[in-house]
Amino acid sequence: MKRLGRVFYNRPAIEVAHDLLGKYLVHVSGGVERVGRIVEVEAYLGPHDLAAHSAKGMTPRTKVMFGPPGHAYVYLIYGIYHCMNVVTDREGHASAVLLRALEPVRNVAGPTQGPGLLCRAMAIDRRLHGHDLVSEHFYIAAPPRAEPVVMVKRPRVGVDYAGHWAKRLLRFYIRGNPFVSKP
DNA sequence: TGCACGATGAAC
DNA sequence: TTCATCGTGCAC
Repeated sequence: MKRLGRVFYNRPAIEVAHDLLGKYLVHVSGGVERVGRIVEVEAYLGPHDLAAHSAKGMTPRTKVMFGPPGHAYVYLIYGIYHCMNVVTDREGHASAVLLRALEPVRNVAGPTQGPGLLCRAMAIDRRLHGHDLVSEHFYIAAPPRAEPVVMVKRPRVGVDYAGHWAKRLLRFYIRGNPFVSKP
């Protein structure tokens, strides 16, 4: 498996989101290598995108989004679940792609349909916030055999507060995949 | 220092 | 539709 390099992430969030479908998320911890195939994502375009956390400006939490591409933006939601994003585009653009669902490949226990469940199953938490994905132990890789995917575009989930931005088709998933969170 | 709320998920 | 549960951001 070939780990994705910086150039993969150094592009507009929508492009990266499209290309992440079918890629493998890898997390090695406690001597266990967990691998899941990315089947659902959402793009957050930057401070002008009112659904993006970076729309509130740079804060201690969102600082990573304003940094260089290829880093993990992990945060706690509702005090219970974690959500994982990949920072995209050039430094300062503050855009990212939220990973919403995985298809288990190796050592993935429990449901993975949804951003919170995905992180639980992959043992991802705040300790990985800011982690460089172009490194060992926690990264994204091209699968051994890339299978053709048909992409579906839908509005993002849970961002009704974002006005017209809530209507944009920035949620992408693999058509027909049974691990998508809300087909 | 206090407080309202969230890129969720599960129960009722 | 309600609730669990807590860090974050902003008001005071």
